[in-house]
Amino acid sequence: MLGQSVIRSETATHDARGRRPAGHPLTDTFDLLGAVMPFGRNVEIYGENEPAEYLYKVISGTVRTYRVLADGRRQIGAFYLPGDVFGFETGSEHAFSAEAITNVKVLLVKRSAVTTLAARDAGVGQQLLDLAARELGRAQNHIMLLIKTAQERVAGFLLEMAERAQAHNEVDLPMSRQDIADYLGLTIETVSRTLTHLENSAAIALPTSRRIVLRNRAALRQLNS
Amino acid sequence: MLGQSVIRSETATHDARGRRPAGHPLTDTFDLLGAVMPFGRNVEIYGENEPAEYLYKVISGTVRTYRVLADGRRQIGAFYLPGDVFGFETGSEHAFSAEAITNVKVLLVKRSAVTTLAARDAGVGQQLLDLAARELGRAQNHIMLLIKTAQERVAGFLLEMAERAQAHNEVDLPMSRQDIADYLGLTIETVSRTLTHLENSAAIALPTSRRIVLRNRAALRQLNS
DNA sequence: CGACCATTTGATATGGATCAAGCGATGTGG
DNA sequence: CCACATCGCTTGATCCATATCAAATGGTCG
Repeated sequence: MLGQSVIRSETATHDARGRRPAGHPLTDTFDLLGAVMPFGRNVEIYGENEPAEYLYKVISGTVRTYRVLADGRRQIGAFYLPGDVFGFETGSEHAFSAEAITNVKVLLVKRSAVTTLAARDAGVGQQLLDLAARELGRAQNHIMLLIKTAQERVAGFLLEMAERAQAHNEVDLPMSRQDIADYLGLTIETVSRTLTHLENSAAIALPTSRRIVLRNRAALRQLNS
Repeated sequence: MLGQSVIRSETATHDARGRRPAGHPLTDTFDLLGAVMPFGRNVEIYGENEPAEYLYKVISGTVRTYRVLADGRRQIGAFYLPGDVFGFETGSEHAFSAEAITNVKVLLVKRSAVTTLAARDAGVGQQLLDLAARELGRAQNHIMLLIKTAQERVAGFLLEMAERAQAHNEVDLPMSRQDIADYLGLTIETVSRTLTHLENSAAIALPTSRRIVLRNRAALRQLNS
């Protein structure tokens, strides 16, 4: 029994509208056949075991996917930032649940539409394959994170988030310490302590608890092993 | 610094021949355009960072894929049994190395041939996508394993292996305790102790160290959480 | 201002790592 | 065919990183 949080059941209903946003390389096809939908903070976008009817592309905000074990331990599978596509799952049902971390807008695309397109247009098939490959790479890196020490995990997480942010040296984390802990397979206490330790060793600065400045990338990368 | 083994460098060269074996659902297409090649025990099939030129299908024997961290910790990504396809990687280079655990025969298929085919035949594209999805699902389950306790990890591993064996209640493990440990993110000592503990609690029997009989699936499944 | 929630910090407990033998099976050379 | 070396596995003793339990602090919103 490790340090995952125990989940409070808290589902919410959806609510649709419309809007059109910016684009992202490989997945522009999707933009053509979807509708934008907003979700409020902590609202469920889809649940584990629900039929995987759509693919989702983040327009704004941040999404987390997660799985909950029988005893309530939660593992976050990934964080999705604007431009990222999520909801690509193994079978016909979602293996993970998805929730809005902040208020988000996501573009929904019917999976069946994409599949149909892919049967005709090999380019679309390639896009799907690229998406799958990207998810696989992500999961594999996640596995590598999970075998490391707490310091290495946190350092790795910070580097990953910084890489994905526009300002590569400063990150505004949209997620709570609990989310980070559940992503890294640690407790919030360990995450918190590790962050303060990194701050004390001048590897990072913490202007606020959610804002993190990378002061010494080399040190972090070394910790990352 | 957790319990992974430190890797001894030991590469070997290849060596080709030919043969045709049994089939496996979704990937029969591959059988048409490959050549069978044997690899001896502990021989490298490909290395991390090498160009991913082929897809591989196990004909006989067992293969492990793994990544080694800077300090030598090894993480095994997966075990591949007869019928399984491996070598599907994220980019153009292998993210993992692959080695024969036992003597193996693998069917090699040029990646470029498959890709070309996929561009014309959507069915092949679908097969590739299925393959990717299967790998992704595997990696996601692996992540879930890695956040559990030692008992849960070992129980989960045994159930997984039993599921893949023909006799679902008895497994003849082709891999060493070290391999299992590196797959589960534990030390050999912990794996060994956990197995003896499972034996003492009558969940399994260990006729020999490599042969495992599942005596109480329910107990194992419960441990698996 | 007060209540609530997220985060940090402190004290203690513990599961699994590490260090160290011992044991059994397998294979090799005499 | 046996003695010995080697290798893989198990078992024991101790240590340590991280979990757990508990409380204090700080920031946000009504």
